[in-house]
Amino acid sequence: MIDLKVIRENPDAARASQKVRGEDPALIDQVIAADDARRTALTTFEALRAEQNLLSKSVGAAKGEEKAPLLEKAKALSAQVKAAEATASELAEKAQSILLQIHNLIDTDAPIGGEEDFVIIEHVGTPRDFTVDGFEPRDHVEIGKILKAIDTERGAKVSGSRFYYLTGMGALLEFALVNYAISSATKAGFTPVIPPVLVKPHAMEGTGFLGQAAENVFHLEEDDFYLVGTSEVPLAAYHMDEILDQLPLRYAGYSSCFRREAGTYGKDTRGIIRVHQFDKVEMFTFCKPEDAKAEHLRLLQWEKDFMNAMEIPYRVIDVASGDLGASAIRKFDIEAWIPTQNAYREVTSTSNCTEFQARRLNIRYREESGTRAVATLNGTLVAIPRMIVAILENHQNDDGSVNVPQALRPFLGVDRLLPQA
RNA sequence: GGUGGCGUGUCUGAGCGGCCGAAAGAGCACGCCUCGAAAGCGUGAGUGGGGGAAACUCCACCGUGGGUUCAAAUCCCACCGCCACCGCCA
Repeated sequence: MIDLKVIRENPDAARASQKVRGEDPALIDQVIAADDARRTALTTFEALRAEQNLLSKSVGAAKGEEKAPLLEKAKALSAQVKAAEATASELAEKAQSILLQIHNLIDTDAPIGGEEDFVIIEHVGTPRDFTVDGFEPRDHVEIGKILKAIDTERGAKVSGSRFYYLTGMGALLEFALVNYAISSATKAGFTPVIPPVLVKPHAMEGTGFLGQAAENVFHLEEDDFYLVGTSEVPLAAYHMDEILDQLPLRYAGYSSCFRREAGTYGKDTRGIIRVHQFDKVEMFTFCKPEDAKAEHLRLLQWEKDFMNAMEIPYRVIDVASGDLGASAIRKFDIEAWIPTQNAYREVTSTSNCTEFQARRLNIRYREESGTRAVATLNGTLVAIPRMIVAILENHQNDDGSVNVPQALRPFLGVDRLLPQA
């Protein structure tokens, strides 16, 4: 959630931010009005409570026949206090619920517009020209079959559409990618983490995933657990209700991720680009708000380093305002070149959430003036299926074999993935 | 899943229904002492919120949420978590 003070001080900016996100700017005025009402009610209640406290003390001190009339008064007051308290907390809840609907204040540097209005920051590498190589590239599903690395048919048989098995070299490829990612993250100073993937509602809410993104999370009704769509959730909630005294803190979480992919019927139905379950190594930073911008660029750089190591052509885009998550003020995506789609497709994403998540999760640090909410940022180091797609398609040979990127060889133990009989 | 015990401030740990935002130790910060340090002595530190230009003042917070009461850390209920033992189990 954003700071009400910020809204009160600069309602115009808040309204403008809502507008470019495609969200309702009227919420700003509603929350200000609700907060005014809340304050008035709170003042009334607190005055009554102060009076009650005094009276109550005098009851305790009174003796004999002095007591009865005082008790009488106190009883009457008690009812009033209760009513005032109920009103105050009702209004506080109302203001809070509006506040929770308001998205983070967008970075004024972010491009304005919808999904199509991103700005390309740079291209790295050149898409391979298969006409020069003299063969038609196969898509990852075919290569996956040839290598006996990906089995989408049995995935569908057992679990339904958008499920798959990684087998043989496919499975080993995941381990190699994860090991490479974790070891480079560790070298960069990240603490590796394997978090829980079932979380309670509060953790989900705190990270901002139960609002607009709610339709995309799996929920276990009976136990009221949510399956996380990214380890960002348990990593952010890791320090919930804590005051941190050492910043920045950087974590690299490795976990399975679960996504309902509601509303994507017919989109990416082939292969493993869009699936319900996959594994991912995610970077997560807690830092001071004033360092967030620089940290965001650092996360992007680590993502680029990884892509470079995989020797895959890609471009970096600055995602437009209307396409940002509720928590993010700015987001950079890396899109890898996918030859058979003749297109760049998203493989990583890094968001600057400033204090938005930390305020909900109550994560602070100490300053001379008191405590302050920290900033949180996240970035994908590697999302396994999409990285596998990119590797298989970009590094394939005419015979169906696939060259393994140099950086991965020590982790995989082979230079080339060979067709399996 | 069953039984028993426990959840208090940075930590340990007291706490009779009103005098408890909370004893006492440790730790922390500052000062004195010292050539410096330790010890010793003194002083000061919780979090969130309302009002106020400010000094300041008021409210809330003793796992969480309800309840009883004029008044709850203290009584009652539910939930959550931790510990121990038993059962089951990868």
